[in-house]
Amino acid sequence: MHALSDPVRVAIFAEIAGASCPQTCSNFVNIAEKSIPKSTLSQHFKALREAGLIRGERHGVEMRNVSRCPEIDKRFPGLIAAIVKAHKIQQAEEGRASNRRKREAGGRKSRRK
Amino acid sequence: MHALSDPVRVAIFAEIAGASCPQTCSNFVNIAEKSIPKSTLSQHFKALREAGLIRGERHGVEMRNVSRCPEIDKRFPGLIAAIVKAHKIQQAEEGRASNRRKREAGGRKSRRK
DNA sequence: TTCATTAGTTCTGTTTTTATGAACTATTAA
DNA sequence: TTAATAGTTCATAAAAACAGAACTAATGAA
Repeated sequence: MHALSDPVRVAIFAEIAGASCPQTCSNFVNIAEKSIPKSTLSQHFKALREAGLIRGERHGVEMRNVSRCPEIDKRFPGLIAAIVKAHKIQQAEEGRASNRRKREAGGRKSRRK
Repeated sequence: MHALSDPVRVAIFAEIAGASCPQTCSNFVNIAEKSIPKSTLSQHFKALREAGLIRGERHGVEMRNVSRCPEIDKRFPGLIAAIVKAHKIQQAEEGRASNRRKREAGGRKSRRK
């Protein structure tokens, strides 16, 4: 139903909307903790495109994706900013959580002295 | 994995976080286009509770749910505001879309004169 | 042209998540 | 006790996401 009903797509969209240059599909292979196969990414990009949230332009062998912010912001003023903001904050916390996990995983052996 | 990875839960959480008084499970039966069974809602509330996003307090026969905004905002400053804002904007549009659908559904027979 | 390479797509089966009816628990009130 | 209301748990069905394999598209050699 709606393209932003999946957290991976929200992450992708927030990234594209917040970026200053077009993003390719491959840029997102390592966006999560473990790498996402390109077939999976391609499906997400397709959903975002079909929802009219991003647009893809082929440049040679690669597909550059840009968000359709101007159009979207016209209809839902502030929505993109709100999504990007919420996502950035959550991302920051995920980073901290991830570091914590790494520290604790190490701690099983070395129990910080 | 994370409690806000589902749009229904985001809607519920945004509603609770934005409300000025505790919300019961039953308040959400008609939050979507078609009514959501209470077993489904109960599962979502459980997920939100286990994630520490809301807290339920029993008052007589009903369970009053409040968001844990103060704690959350301390860790993710601005996150709740961002979520609530994004959700409100999307909701407003869904309302417009819904009205449009209703108009057009009527239009199949009566083709506005 | 043909072959190789890179980027992405489509197909298809598997796994994960969500949705939901039915049976159950908890609280209150008659 | 019985009834009524609010919510939970359980089992399973339905829907969505994931991912490997085979495919298409553009480019650049040889």
